[in-house]
Amino acid sequence: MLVAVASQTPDASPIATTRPRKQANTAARILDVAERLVQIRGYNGFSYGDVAAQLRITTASLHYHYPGKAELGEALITRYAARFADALAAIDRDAADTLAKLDAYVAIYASVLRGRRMCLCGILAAEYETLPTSMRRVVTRFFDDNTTWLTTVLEQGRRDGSLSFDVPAADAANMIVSGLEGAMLVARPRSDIERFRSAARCLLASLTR
Amino acid sequence: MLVAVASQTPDASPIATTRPRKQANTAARILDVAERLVQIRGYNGFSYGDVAAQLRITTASLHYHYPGKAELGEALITRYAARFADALAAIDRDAADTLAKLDAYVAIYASVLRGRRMCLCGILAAEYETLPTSMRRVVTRFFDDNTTWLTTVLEQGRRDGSLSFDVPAADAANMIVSGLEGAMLVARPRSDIERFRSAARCLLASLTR
DNA sequence: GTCTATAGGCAGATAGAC
DNA sequence: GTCTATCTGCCTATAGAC
Repeated sequence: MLVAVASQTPDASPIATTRPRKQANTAARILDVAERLVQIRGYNGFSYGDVAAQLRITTASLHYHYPGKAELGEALITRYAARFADALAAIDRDAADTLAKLDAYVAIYASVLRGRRMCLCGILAAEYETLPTSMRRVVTRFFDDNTTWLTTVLEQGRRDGSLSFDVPAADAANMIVSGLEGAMLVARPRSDIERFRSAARCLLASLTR
Repeated sequence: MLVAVASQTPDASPIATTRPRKQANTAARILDVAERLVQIRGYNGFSYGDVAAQLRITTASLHYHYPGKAELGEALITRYAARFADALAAIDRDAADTLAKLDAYVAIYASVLRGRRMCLCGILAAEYETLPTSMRRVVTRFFDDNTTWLTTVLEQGRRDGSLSFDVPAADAANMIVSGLEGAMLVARPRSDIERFRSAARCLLASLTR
């Protein structure tokens, strides 16, 4: 990793190389800070100034990397969705069976909530009417992708007998995604992770009757 | 009602009384407009200017009725919660049985969503970290009151045999409240009421196995 | 109760030097 | 890439006339 960083600036002056570079990719660090801010305060609740202050740079620098708040927001969701997709692929790869997959899926949400954050797309869904159109598309897409993945998992579970429910798998998947988002929404103001876990347990239990 | 309004201005000039008063209670009309704005755009997504423009008054007038945005927000939730409590009391009074109560409860959420609105406290929960402390208390209270009411309903249903579930009633109630809030959150960006209804059906079905 | 006028601050954004 | 400096606009809020 350090090698990769150094190779990005092969012609750096000796002086500059006496100490490690400030940080590799500023654009990525901006996303890190902004992502956290949005997940906690919402898109309308954070500013370029907030991000700049935490990174100890100016807002003008921010505009160099992301021309406007809309572009920053778009980059935020895109990266988040990609990471989420990676996590789902990892579950498909690693989980032993359907029930393990569902537990791992819930664990993703729980880990977000443990950081006192809301799901990025969940909080953006709440602010949907105020979002730039470029951001809207990616938000709805996120829920669709999640529902699609879950639908496949649920169908698999029903086939192999580990799950049992009498609605279309897509409907059950939609209930799970909605239910988990809502459980985060309600539990977070109280920082009550147990309340989230309890709701998640109930939701999954309704599939294993 | 008209009598009450007239009695508020007993010494009005004859001229002023030649035509009906513009509107009864400006304070209430402000809440009507602000409530809709918050439910659609969120607390950080609306301004005094928005409310004033819709009412064709100035922001200075707004400050006469509500000294600050925090006070306006507080009044908003308080009235909303009171109306919600009234609705629950009406259900207790009118619904024939437990299942009818649950259907009526879901119908409240559906009616909000039909107006392309989010639950007021749901959207405020998303923005929780940015809310004035005076507003925070009332938001969490709202979810507690709903869960408490639902817990009673569910216990009743289990006693009379119309419901069947094997977790504490309070846990099931929490799942229902969370699930409905989440279903609104996810369905609203798509204006997909059917998606909400589907999720609600699944949630209730898990109690009548 | 509603207005005009305005303060004071912070937002997102841009130009141009280094 | 990051800075200083600045613009423009909107925001919440207040003073004081009517």
